[in-house]
Amino acid sequence: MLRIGQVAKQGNVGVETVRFYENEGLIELPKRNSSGYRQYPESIIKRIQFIQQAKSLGFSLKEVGELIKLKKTPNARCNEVKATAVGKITDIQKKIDALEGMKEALQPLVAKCSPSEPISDCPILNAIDEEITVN
Amino acid sequence: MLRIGQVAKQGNVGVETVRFYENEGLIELPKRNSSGYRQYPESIIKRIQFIQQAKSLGFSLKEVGELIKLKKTPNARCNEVKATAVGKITDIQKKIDALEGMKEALQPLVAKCSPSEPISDCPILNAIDEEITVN
DNA sequence: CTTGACCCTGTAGTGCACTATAGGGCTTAT
DNA sequence: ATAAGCCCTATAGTGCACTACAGGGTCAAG
Repeated sequence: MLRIGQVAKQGNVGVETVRFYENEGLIELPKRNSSGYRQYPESIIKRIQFIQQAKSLGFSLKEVGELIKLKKTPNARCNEVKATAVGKITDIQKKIDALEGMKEALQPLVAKCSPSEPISDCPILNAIDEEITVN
Repeated sequence: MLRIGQVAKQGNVGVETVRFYENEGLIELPKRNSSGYRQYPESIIKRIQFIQQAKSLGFSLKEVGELIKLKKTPNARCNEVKATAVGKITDIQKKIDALEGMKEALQPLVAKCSPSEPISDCPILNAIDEEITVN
């Protein structure tokens, strides 16, 4: 049995985060010892890692919760998880496209900057806005 | 002279947002009429658009504030703006790389899902975590 | 037997960029 | 003159994922 500090260390999160996940329903209520300390089975580490992993794949904690719920539904079908994942991929692609657009807007501007051009001729500021009078 | 409602409409933001930007120092304190209403010059629209544009390029409001401050510094050099923009491009690239990583991790998993596989065999959940016992 | 490291609860604060609400005043048309 | 639709201030709430704090209890080592 692990105490919360060990869980936190092994899961690479803070103790507060473990309690936070408990509050959010992402981990089961642990047993308590006689003095009220949380007592975790080894498997909690895997759960923490599951959460971190899913987060790193772009799932929000809310979505992680839904994934866990699906996992616990005996007659749930793989398709439901797939739908969530496909939606995620679409979201991710949208974000990538938006960021690519930003990058492509900024890059030519940076290329045009000469070393010590006065701010009034800065191609970046001029491109963002041609008309604001410096006031 | 424009009232805040017109500014909001023309700038495609809410009135609250305009007041919020004022509080944050992103727009100058406007004149007031006899009854205390804000009175904006036409140029405020450009400023609002500047903020939205910079935001869409991935700048935070804090950074937008710095850009505006630079614009107002007569002997500022283009290089300072360039440094900010170059840093932004780096940030954007990092985000793109992270998202590409997520996408590439999810795509093969989705491809492996068969239509009505039971949840216990779901390749997505299995890949995220091989060992959590459904409890 | 006391020090320090750990644990507990409950609540509040963080940062971002708003958004909403309460409780009031102004303006314009009918 | 009254109702709709605008405006004002100040404060609080939103969502996300924590993080910190106050005020206490527990436990092992020296």
